[in-house]
Amino acid sequence: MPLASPPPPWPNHWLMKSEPAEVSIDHLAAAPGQTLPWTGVRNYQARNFMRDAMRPGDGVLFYHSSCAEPGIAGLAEIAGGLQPDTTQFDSASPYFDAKSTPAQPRWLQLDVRLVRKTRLLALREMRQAPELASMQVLQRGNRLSITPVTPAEWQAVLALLQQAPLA
DNA sequence: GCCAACGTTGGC
DNA sequence: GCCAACGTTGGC
Repeated sequence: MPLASPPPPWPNHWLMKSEPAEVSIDHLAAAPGQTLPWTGVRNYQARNFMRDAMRPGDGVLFYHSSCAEPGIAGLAEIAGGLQPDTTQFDSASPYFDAKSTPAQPRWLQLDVRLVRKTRLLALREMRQAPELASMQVLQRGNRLSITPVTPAEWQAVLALLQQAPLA
């Protein structure tokens, strides 16, 4: 594994996708301390964000994917807890990775804490907002489960969340 | 369920 | 190192 690069200017903002059938914003709200370990990331680029760039206190847009109403469902924050993803060693887990060992772990997890549940900012609505057009999650072909969010995009999402949903 | 787009794997 | 085949993601 290459050495970690120095941390970027703080704070950062991120969008993290989760399938609500697996982990929804309500699951996060109901968790002890409203905090859950973010496990199951199996993409190197997303892992590297966790390893090199995400820091406690970073803002998170909690996004529901692969569901009837995809979109941003709440705000969260990174709560530390960076460590090897425990599910990679669990042969009963769908996230088991036979090529991973505790001595040489491939995958990482960190803790995500709820800040607040929001109205659903639907993907459809995000696509209609010109100020969000630059968001990585909206780019064609994007599949990354963790993407960086610029301060301007973050502010624009907060502003949209305060408005009534589009009809 | 469909399928476009992407990342990973593995033969060569 | 190339690249075709394959598996996965995720909106629709």
